[in-house]
Parts: sequence; structure tokens; C-alpha cells
Amino acid sequence: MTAQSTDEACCTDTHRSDVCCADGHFLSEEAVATDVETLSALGNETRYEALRLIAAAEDGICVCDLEPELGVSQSAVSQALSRLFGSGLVERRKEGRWRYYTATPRAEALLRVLDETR
Amino acid sequence: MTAQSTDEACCTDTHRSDVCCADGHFLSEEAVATDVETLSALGNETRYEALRLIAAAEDGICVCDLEPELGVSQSAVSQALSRLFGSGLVERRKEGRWRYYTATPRAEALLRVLDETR
DNA sequence: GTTTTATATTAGTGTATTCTAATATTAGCA
DNA sequence: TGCTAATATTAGAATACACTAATATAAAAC
Repeated sequence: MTAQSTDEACCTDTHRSDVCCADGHFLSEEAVATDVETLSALGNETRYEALRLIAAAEDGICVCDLEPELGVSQSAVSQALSRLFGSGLVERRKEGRWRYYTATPRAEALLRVLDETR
Repeated sequence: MTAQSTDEACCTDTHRSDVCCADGHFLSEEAVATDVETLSALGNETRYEALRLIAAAEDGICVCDLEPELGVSQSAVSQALSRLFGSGLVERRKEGRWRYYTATPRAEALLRVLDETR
């Protein structure tokens, strides 16, 4: 049944929905869900570009600055930021009537890898 | 109009759809498209788990080994691998009647960062 | 307190995604 | 030459997504 050319050291007896990762240990269902959420949150042009702009702004950037750059409605920008926040890619702080967004270390690491491997 | 708390060293005069990245230079439209394609390709449970399995198998793994692990139809597995290949996350080689898939350096780097920052 | 400005939420719509079932292709084997 | 096994392709259906327009909230300014 198996067509593996070499022996299969790992993953043949994997419990369904637990997944094997590169160095031989297992990934919990929760970790998979977290990663997939992270990746799909970033896998959209509006959100990706929003995060790029946020990561480029040293002290955070507010929604009103993002809106003209992204070329979609204010509502769409707000929804994009909300999703980025929900998936742990940005932090936000309130200052007066503005909300400033900053990128999390995870987000910065991901952008760095994308740049380094493109 | 702008509500930036500090001066904005970068990105105020961004050409539409060219995006500013973390260290101050610009990202081409093409680079954005590439990254978004990469991220959305991985932002799906079936494809993410397929890539994890591929990355865990030293010498590549064939579709027939992936199918029982992923719990979707053979057609869905084939479509998943096709998309991963198309977005540069896996390579494939033909050997007899099997096709072996391996992860690209970009894919491995992304998985590593996800593991390190989760 | 009313108005204005920044952001969030909701509802609805068009489009894209992801799967299954069926069929096609391709390569080894009898 | 057929037959079987591995993978790919296509078509169609259910569901998820991303947006806009309209409305709500919340804080400053007047």
C-alpha cells in the first residue's frame, strides 16, 4: 500500500488531525488551527498590505492613515484590522480618538521570512 | 488629515499598490502577489497539513501516503498538492508511477517561523 | 449638549473556495 | 495487448469570503 522509497520514521501512525512537523514531534490540533488562521489572515491583499504598512510605521499607525493607502472602504479597513488583531498579528492601543496599530513579533518574523525567501 | 503621532518617514507618497516594507524600501506589486499567493495557499487546513507531512518526510512522500492522513478525497489531495506546487512551496519528482513531493526552502523557513513564534 | 471625527458593527451581495463524484491520463505489469 | 494502480482533471454544489452601504458608538471640539 505504501509507496515510500525509504522507511517512514514518522507519521505512519499519526492520530488523525495531529500532524507531524519537521523535526519529528507532533503538532496539536490547536497549533494547526492557530497557524492556519495566521496564514489565511495574511493571505489576502488588503490585510497583507495593511500589515506591511503597520510594520513599516515605527510608532504605530491609525486606521485613518491606512484607509487612503489601501483603496477600500473604511469599513473594509476596520474589518481587516480586526481580523489581523484577532489572529495575533497586530496589537492596538487607543490614544484619544485614534487607534494605533503595531505589528507583533510573529508578524514581523513572518514578513522577514517572506522577504528573505521570495 | 493625518493623525500620525510622529513624523512619517515613509509611505505617505506611496504609489498605489506599491507597498512599503519594514526597512523602508518598497515592495513591488509582483512581490505582494507572490506573498499573498504563498500565504493563502498555506492558509487552508488540508494544504497546511499536507505541507507538514511533506516537510516531515526526508526523501519526499507520494500522494498515496498523504491521502489517508488528510482524510479528504484523492481528488482533493491532488488539487491541494497542485496548488502548493504552483505557489512554490513544494517540488515534485516522478519516480515510476509515483510522484514524490518535497518542501522548498521557502516552505521550510515559513514552517520554522510559525513553530518559533506560535 | 450638539456637532464632528475616528472607528466599529451589521446586513446583504457578488464572487471565490473547497470539496466530492465522475472521468481521463499515464505508467507498470500480466 | 489488455489490466490495474497512481495521479490529474473537470463539473457542479455547498459554503466561506471580502467587499460596500448604512448605521452605531465613542470621544473630542465647539
